[in-house]
Amino acid sequence: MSDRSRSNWSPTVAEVAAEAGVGKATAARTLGNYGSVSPSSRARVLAAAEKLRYRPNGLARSMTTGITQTIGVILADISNPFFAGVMRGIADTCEAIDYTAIALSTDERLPAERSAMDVLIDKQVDGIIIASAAVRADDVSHIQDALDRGIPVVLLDRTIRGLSLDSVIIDNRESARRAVEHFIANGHRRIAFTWGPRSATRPDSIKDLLDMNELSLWSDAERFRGYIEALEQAGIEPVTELVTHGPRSVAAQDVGEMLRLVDPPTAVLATETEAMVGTLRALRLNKLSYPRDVSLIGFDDSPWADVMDPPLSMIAQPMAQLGRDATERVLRRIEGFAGVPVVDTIPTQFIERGSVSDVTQRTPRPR
Amino acid sequence: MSDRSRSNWSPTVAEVAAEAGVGKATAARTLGNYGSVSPSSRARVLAAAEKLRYRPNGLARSMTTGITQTIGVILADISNPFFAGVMRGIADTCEAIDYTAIALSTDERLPAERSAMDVLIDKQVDGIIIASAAVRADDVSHIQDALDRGIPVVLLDRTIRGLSLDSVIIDNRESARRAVEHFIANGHRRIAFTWGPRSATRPDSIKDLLDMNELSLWSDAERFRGYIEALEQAGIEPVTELVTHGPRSVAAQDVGEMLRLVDPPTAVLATETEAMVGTLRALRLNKLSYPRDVSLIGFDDSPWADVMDPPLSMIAQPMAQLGRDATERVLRRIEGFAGVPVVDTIPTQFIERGSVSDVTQRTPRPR
DNA sequence: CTGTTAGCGCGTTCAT
DNA sequence: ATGAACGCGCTAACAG
Repeated sequence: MSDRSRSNWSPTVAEVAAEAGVGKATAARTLGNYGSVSPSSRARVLAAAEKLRYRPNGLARSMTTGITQTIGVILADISNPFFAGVMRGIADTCEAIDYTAIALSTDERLPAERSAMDVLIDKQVDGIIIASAAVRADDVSHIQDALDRGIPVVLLDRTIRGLSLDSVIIDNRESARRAVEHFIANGHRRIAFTWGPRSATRPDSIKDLLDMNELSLWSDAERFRGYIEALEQAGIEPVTELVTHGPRSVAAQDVGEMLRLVDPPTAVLATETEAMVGTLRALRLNKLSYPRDVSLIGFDDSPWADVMDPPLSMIAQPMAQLGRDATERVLRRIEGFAGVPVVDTIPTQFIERGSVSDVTQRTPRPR
Repeated sequence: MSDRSRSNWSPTVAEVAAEAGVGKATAARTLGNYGSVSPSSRARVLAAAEKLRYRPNGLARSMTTGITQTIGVILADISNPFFAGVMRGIADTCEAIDYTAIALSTDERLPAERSAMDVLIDKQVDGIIIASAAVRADDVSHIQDALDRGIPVVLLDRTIRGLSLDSVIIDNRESARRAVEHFIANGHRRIAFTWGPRSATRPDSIKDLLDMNELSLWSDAERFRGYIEALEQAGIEPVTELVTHGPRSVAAQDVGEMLRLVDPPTAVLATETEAMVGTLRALRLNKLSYPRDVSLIGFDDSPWADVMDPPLSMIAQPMAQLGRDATERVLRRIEGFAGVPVVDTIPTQFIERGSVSDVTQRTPRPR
């Protein structure tokens, strides 16, 4: 009677109880490690469980407790080094307390984000961490949905205006500003920004770009603001020709165009790994080299940045820590913490290497 | 009666039924999209569900159906670009058929692998994809465990001797062999391998290394075999001094030592991104450059390999496809396919760029 | 300390 | 076509 027709089968508490010669509840108590049982029956249950290779059915347990020990994570792309790093931090923190994380990629598409949310709700996750592509308050009905069901949500890497939730983010604006200030301190005044806010047509003015910027992902928008602020503070007027506005797929070409300007940039701030790679490709295609012709700073440090020749100066984001902090925040909420939402801004680290040259007393490169 | 004390609450089928004025079963039928219901009641149920923002409880559903629509993935490290890429392929394939994937990292530690397996069993996943660190047949009791419970398992990136299961792997041996042959065709005979099999003490002979190699991860071991085979086929005797044997953390130093040998290598095959980065670092520290002093080929193409100066020749692994294939294999098993296990070997692509120089008519570099 | 009982939300008979 | 009743495996509440 202890095996069934199907080959896939696991013993249940009832069967362990029978094998041990005790009641179902006693077996459940020892197996679930709650209540109290006599040492003798406890031992017998354990032995029976061992013999039958008993494993609890998590679904059934969650069914009655209402707890799945699972948190859901919604992000743009798990294969992106940044999110992969964050995910590792989340998974490690979860594992330490017997939680599990489920990651879902959206490619920054709102509909995908919506259905990812549905999946997580259906799976009854205890909490959700989300790097949302939403920029406007009316894009967040799916987040509100989870909240309405009592599922805590924390925002990762990006905040959303008008949505007051725990958020764990990077100090994007300040990081970009510092990078630009570093360029300026080294005598640069023609400083390019990639990737800039996306605009279908060539923007007429910086104001146009600033308007477009309102529609960018929060993190991207902040970096652009930091760039503009640093420029203005130094009395340098931002110009549209030094900010890419095309889709990312052609951004490398956009950079190429800049490089062929009559008055080309002497420095480029790349806001992502891919932007940096694109910029390097543009340099190569135009037979230019760094930091001689153009100085470079990029976001997201990578192991290879240090072995480039010369090594790249980068803004390192503590990805794993971002994940850890977000997990701790959501866990606190799951435990019932009801304090006001806090925004956790994690500082980046500017790693100065060899991709910025001092042009204070150098003449512009001849054309 | 339709709300409870707790704020977290979702309506159930019963409540939707009540709201629609029909029986529980009728509501369940329309919501679950099975059986047959009259168009009129169907409409009313749908309206009620919409109004109440009904969402099915996946746990309860899985409880009765025995299907979770979830597959578990056990891998070394989700933040490793290779596994992150594979994971993306898995997640995408899953999403297309309304499945969800759960990824667990083990850092190649067998105990972590064991407990990851327990988590997946407890969560009642329908199938498991695993890149196991197991090398010996008695390390796989946890895999056997899942199998015994009727959960299909497919091996990813590595096969395990003595375990006959569907496997989706890369043609490691052939890939390494081709790289070495490429070096040889370009006149190289002093060809180094990193990372080689780990050995606590300096190995006395290639035979020692070959013995150690039996304890390496399957993928690593295969690459080493390919290296040895290519050498022997060309009549070049493999030597221990050109194979790293230390732990990965000091492998860059090991490469440095090689470079300072009286008769240093003129080429290096790096079996991982990290190995390539380590080798590049060693070159820099020894004031050497590629491909002038040393030629280079590495496993795992990355975007940055193409913007290095000169660009790196790499062996590209189709990571996403690896994930997709593995998912399809496990899905087939979940559906009940019971054919004999197949090993799916996916070819790599050798991308020739500029990191290998022709030394057929060149004298060795002076020291 | 222990056993019995009642749900959790859903899918599924079985009658009607 | 529809509703009532049962059970999945477990925890929780209740008696003893």
